[in-house]
This record gives sequence, C-alpha cells and structure tokens, in this order.
Amino acid sequence: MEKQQNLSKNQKIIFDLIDKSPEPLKAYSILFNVQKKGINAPLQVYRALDKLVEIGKIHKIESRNAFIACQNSSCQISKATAFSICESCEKVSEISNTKLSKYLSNFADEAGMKYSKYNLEFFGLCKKCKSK
Amino acid sequence: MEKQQNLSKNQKIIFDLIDKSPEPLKAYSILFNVQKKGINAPLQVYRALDKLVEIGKIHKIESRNAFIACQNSSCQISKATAFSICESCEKVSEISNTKLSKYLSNFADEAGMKYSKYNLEFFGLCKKCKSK
DNA sequence: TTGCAAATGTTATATTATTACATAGTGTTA
DNA sequence: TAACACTATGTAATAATATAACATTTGCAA
Repeated sequence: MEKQQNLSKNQKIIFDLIDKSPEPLKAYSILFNVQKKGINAPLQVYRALDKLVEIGKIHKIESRNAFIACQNSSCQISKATAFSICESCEKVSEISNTKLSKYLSNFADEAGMKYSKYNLEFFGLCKKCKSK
Repeated sequence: MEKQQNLSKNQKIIFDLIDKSPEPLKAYSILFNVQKKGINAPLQVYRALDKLVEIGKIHKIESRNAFIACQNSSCQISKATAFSICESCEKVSEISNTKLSKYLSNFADEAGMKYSKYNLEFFGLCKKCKSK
C-alpha cells in the first residue's frame, strides 16, 4: 500500500525531512533545510507540501501552520485526522483511535448533513509538561 | 451572561462587524472595513481579535484564517469548538451538538491523557451546493 | 490620587503563501 | 516513435497573514 516510490525528487526530499523530524516543521524551516539539496524557492516547498498532503503522506497542523508525517498506516488519504498538541512544549502526536474516527466519520448534524472530511485538534499538556 | 459591555472601543467595533457578517471575515478584510472608524493598523485588529477569541466572543476558523462570531450562547469561552465548512461556497456554521461536545470533552487517548481544549472542523458540501 | 493592568497608537518587519510564466520530465497511446 | 496530456520543476515577484518593539493613554480599584 506504500506509495513512496511514486514521489518525485522534490517531494521525496521534503517528505524524508518531515518524516525524520520529531516535531512538526514549518514551510520556511523546511526551505532552509533543503537549500543544500537544490530547492531554493518557497514555491517548490509549497508545491511538494500540497501534493504530500493530498496523497496523505503528511498532514498540516492548521493551528500551527506546520507539517508532520502521517503516523497512521491505514490513513491512505488524509480525510479524517486528529491530533494532540501540547500547549507547553508544542509536541504534536497523531491520534489513531478507531472509536473516535468512526464516531466522527459517521457524525451527521441536525440537518442530517454528513461530511467527507474532518480535522480535529486537541490541546492540553503532555505528560512531561504536566509533571513539571 | 452577556459580556458585551466590557468590550473596549476597538473590540466592540470589530466584534460588531464580525457579528453582522454572514461569513467568516479575514483580518485584513476587517482592517479595510474599520479604517473609516479610525482603526488604521493590522496590530490594532489582531489585538482585538486575540482578545475576542480569548473571551469566546468569536472563533478562529483555523483552516481559513478567518473569524466568526460565536453562535453558541452557552459557549462562554472557546474551549470546545466545532464547525462545518462547505468546500464549495465556503459557508461556515458553528455546530452545537451536546452529544458531540460531551464525547469530545471526555475523550481520553490511549495514555489516558485528557485535553483542556479542542477544535474540530468538518468539511463537505452544504445543502445548496450539493443540489447543484 | 496614585498605581497597575489593559488597551491604544504607530512604525517597521517577520512569516506564511500564491501568481504568473517558462521549461522539463513521465507516461500513454496512436 | 511521435504526439499528446499531465505532472513536476525553476525562477522572480508579490500578496496575505501576523508579530516585535516602543511610546502613550485609559479604566478602574486600592
């Protein structure tokens, strides 16, 4: 089910960087880090990011304008994402909880409208920060 | 329970504008609209927005960098927000569904971590756009 | 009526993201 | 293989979003 071989040169460079990072990366920090590999312009980064998001290899943390690699092997395409974000150290983890994703994927509002996609961000203190 | 009287001059001008708007407003569109009222600089807008978000009078739609007035009278402070967003016409509505908010407020991840805050954005097509 | 916290005003600048246009690679199929 | 469509790349310029730093003013409680 892995599509990594399909990635183009720039997409691969940028995915690898994000995938290795322990924390979400911002576009211009990515740019800075890949300049030695010949990626010089913001647009090159944003184009790769757009594509990687589209195919579900990475997710955008909207509240932080930052990107992390998808941690969820069953998440072929990023239509249902949930994250936990520590407001102290900014650690971000992807939540893969079957009950939660089922609940949200099946959620219909008062008018019975169902949704094709959602993004959920939880905020709090991670274990480490809580015990400080 | 209304706190509107507490709003400062700039906060009130900006809240009124957002509250009257049928759609989420972006910071610089707000700036443009309040320049006749003597608010000249981005920072004046952002400061008011920050405060209004903090006290729960408005919410930020993170995926759109835009702001809407809180529709939920019981939402004194914006710690638990959910929105439906039409990907075609960009209509945004706040969802106030007791079951959903209870479910999410009580959600604890694998490690048992509970969260003090969340923001959920659903995407799909609104009724009008679906029938087109 | 002083003193503090919150809010305002102003300039400059940082950060995030897109437009526009030209070129090159990749895969399909006639 | 030639023609085509589609995707990706390269580059420059600029738009859109957001914050830093500093000076001043206002509201209100002790």
